[in-house]
Amino acid sequence: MATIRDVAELAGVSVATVSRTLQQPERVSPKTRSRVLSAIEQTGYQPNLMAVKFRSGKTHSLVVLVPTVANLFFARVISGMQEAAAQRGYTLLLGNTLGNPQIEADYARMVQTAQADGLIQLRASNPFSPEKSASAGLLPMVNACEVLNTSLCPTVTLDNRLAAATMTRHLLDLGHRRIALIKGPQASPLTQERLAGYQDALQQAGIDFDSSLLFDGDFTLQAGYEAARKILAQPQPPTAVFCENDETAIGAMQAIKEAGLRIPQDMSVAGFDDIAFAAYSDPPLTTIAQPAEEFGHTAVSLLVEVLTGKISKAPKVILPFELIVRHSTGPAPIAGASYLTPAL
Amino acid sequence: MATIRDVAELAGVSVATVSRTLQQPERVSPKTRSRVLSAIEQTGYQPNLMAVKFRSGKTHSLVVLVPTVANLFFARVISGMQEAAAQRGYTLLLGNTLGNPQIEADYARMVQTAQADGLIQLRASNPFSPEKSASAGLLPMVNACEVLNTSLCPTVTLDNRLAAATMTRHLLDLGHRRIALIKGPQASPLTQERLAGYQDALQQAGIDFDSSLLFDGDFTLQAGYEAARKILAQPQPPTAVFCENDETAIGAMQAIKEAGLRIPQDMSVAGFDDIAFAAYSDPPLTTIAQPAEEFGHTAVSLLVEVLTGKISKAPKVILPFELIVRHSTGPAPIAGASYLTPAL
DNA sequence: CTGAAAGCGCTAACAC
DNA sequence: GTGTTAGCGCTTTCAG
Repeated sequence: MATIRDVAELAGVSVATVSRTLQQPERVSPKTRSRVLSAIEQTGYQPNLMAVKFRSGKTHSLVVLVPTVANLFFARVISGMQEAAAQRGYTLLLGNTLGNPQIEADYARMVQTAQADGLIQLRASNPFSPEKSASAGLLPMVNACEVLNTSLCPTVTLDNRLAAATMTRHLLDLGHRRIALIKGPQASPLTQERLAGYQDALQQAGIDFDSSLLFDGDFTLQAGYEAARKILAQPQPPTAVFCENDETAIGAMQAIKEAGLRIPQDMSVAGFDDIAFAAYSDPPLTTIAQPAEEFGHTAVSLLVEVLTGKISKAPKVILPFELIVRHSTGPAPIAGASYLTPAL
Repeated sequence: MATIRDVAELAGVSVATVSRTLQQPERVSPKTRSRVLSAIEQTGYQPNLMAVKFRSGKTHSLVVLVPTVANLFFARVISGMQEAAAQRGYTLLLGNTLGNPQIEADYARMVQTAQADGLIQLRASNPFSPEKSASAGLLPMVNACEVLNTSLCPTVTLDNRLAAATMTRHLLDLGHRRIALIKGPQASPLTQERLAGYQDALQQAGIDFDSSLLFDGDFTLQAGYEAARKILAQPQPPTAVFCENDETAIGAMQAIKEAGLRIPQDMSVAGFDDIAFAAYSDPPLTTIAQPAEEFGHTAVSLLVEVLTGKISKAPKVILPFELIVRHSTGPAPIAGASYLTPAL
């Protein structure tokens, strides 16, 4: 492997000139520049980036803490990040953390051990040690999607509470009065915010909140399926189910259809996220669309600004959402009508 | 940030001893060792891993070239890799290449610029330059899932041809005689191998291959949907559709149901991969299960063996598959029976 | 078992 | 515009 010294010798210049030709070409005369360039060509020189990073103290790498890559919403967010990072000359290091604080802390250490310049956290949790967090100024981090209420770093999120209220109102407008909610993981702020939005809409419509209509989930297909079975086993089942994400909704739909109920005639189902499968479920799912790629873009762009010292306050960016009405939600069945009314 | 020198001073030893305490503790007396350890504790010393990697020439990083992270099958493969890599002390750098050879080459350069020790390619393409590939010995790479027929590096795959033949035979056994095939991307060997398996089974059953039953796709939901619409518009539609992946199948099912056909009574549909959604489609999808996480494990483990010089020949590992029969496939409708036969 | 010393390949003052 | 030089923080001989 050729080093910078080989190039310098071949070109008959100093190593500094070679370095400059690569880093700040304008500070080298065109003549020497071309001589150096051709020497690089001839030797097949590739700078040892580990040395560059070590010496310059800049890795141009960002670590991304994602609870699980096997989630279509996160996959879209990551695609957005990769695009934005590549544009700015940064490389992404993906950490599949399973939401485990220990694993997160390990990855956060990469920032402190000079393996990465900064970090993007997709979960509401600060992976840095208390000491590090106590240090002055912004943390080299951006918190996106599921955010912490902190001034330690910029955040990118959407108004989950308002979005959930919007969906709940959509259901209320359709005449539903008993609306079940299948929640996400207990510990997630997303779960709580969406629950709050659901309650907001209920309250505004003058409907008493009934906690027996709340069901636990964890954002997986299976959890949706199981929760829906519990819902159907209720003495007085609701006429609509709002699921805190699309996977849950698709799982729930399967249980509902297995029970012989029609969607939306007998039971409306709504999701959240608008993953690709939402448009291809049967029936296509009414959901809340999130600008996933935009989350990624914004997070990377904010992080780079923090790292380059362009911002010193922690902005809180709120991205827009959109209610997507497809065919899984419809008017509430007439009270007292049997679930077994024939389709035609 | 404390350096190794700070620790050495505080502990009253040389930097070499500190380094040894960390790298080969057994070569340091228990007394000094504990003194060094407590000095590390006190100073909050974290080795600068960039320096370590630079100096040692080993990055303990592996780059993974994945056509798209927004694919559930790849997501599972990556999870498996991450697990195996973490176990061996390696970090994964994910490259979303969109199947673009230019982007792949850029990532491959990371290996040559000492940013990563090796590379895992999930697409049948050699991202290294011809010169690099021509160098003696194995390339620091493993090719998994969609593989190249090469002796330049180990490969991990499954017998796609046999798997496709198995699925086709399943359909033939159900009495289907006209079976459409919705293919993957034209350029992918996977597409060709699965097509070959389909043809094998047909031939073995003594059925003439009919190229008008072949439809183009690209492994997406939408492509499946569109191909299915074309299939239904045929003068004499088939009674079964074999899709080269599950997304395609789920997209196709939507088009088929929209057209008023019942699955599987009027039309059987089969997929490939067994993604999580396959069990939650309506009806649940018959498919070929691949051991996705196992692909990841095996790829990492082989790559580490190559990097550590444990192997010098390129093994070709073939992982097993399994036919999962759910409810999207059933007996072929009686010839001549109308598609519009009522369900009951 | 421990210390001294020589770099790894590169960047960045600082001179000229 | 270019060269000289001093390290970045660490590992690793080589002595002792």
